[in-house]
Amino acid sequence: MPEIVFMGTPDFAVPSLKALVQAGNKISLLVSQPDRKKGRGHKVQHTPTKSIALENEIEVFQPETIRGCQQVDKLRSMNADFFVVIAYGKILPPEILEIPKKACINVHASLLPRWRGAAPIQFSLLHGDRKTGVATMLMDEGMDTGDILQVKETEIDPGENAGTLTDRLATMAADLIVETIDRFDALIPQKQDHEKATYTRLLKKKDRLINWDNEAVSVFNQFRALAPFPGVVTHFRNKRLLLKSIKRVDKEWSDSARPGEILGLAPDGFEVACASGSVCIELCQPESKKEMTAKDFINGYQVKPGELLGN
RNA sequence: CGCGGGGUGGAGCAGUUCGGUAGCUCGUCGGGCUCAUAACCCGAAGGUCGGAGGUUCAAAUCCUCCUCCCGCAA
Repeated sequence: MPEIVFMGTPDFAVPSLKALVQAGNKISLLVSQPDRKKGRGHKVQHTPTKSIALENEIEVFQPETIRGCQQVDKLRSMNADFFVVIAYGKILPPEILEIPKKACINVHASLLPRWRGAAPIQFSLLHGDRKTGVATMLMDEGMDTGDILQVKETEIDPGENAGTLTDRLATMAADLIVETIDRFDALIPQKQDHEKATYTRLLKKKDRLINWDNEAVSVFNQFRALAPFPGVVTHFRNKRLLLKSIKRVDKEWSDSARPGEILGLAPDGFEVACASGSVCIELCQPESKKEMTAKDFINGYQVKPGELLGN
């Protein structure tokens, strides 16, 4: 059985780590980002992959930086056949890519060369893609530019959000990486069409803020791309309002409405005007409060049609 | 010891600055009206104001401590 060094940090990497263990591969080392202070009160939490490694008695390595003589020596000393990299969170320098005896394999959650970079799942939803997938590739020095080993496609459901899609792709990734390792010697790497490449960027805080001047479909896609975490946000009466569930509305609204204006109450929520079309807010969460239904929000805050969301 | 905001009938909120009869929009129950409605009208039940102390003639409100919840930041 091949010996593998697994490099990955968040939940997305967990199914793959588990699957490789279950398939009988020897994971000789887990490399993940260091544990960080998280959440209210700043408690230190294990990274998701670290927890799995501890359960399986796999050695864990969490250097602040991967670039350093000690780190490289450590990785070299493992004498591994493969490095498997899934959402590790750091760029690997060439001297590390050369270490494994067979290959350095990366798993990426998009149909390359589309959506190279850090947030492929979010960007595919943000742009309303109908299909996506996972790919395994040989790593080179570029960002997700390596030769493709295997690809698995899937349709994106119109109502699907980042949470459900991430879970689904993480499971697909797990199946794929096991297969890629298993059949590695028979696989023929395919070059990517670099002309067709598109790139993602890291999402920033302001990407959570809804711009009601966008079209309804854009607002909806933004919601899908950021749900359930970190979620989209707007403002109501100068206070933060998280929007936890948004539905598309096909109906046209009167042309006198301004973007962000609350148009009226539907049986299951309240409609908000966008640049064109509108969306229906079903669940929201005002500052300091728990998530609530549109009905409770309207009743409690005495919301009247004509009020504006946003600043 | 990261920063901040909340806990008020079954739900969601106001009232707290400046102590003095428990309020609003709903829901529930009963009655009425309508071809009909998230419709409308009339009536009713339901709260030791998160907990414990303290100040006061009097505390949801002011002062301590405790507890549960939420957002931000990382």
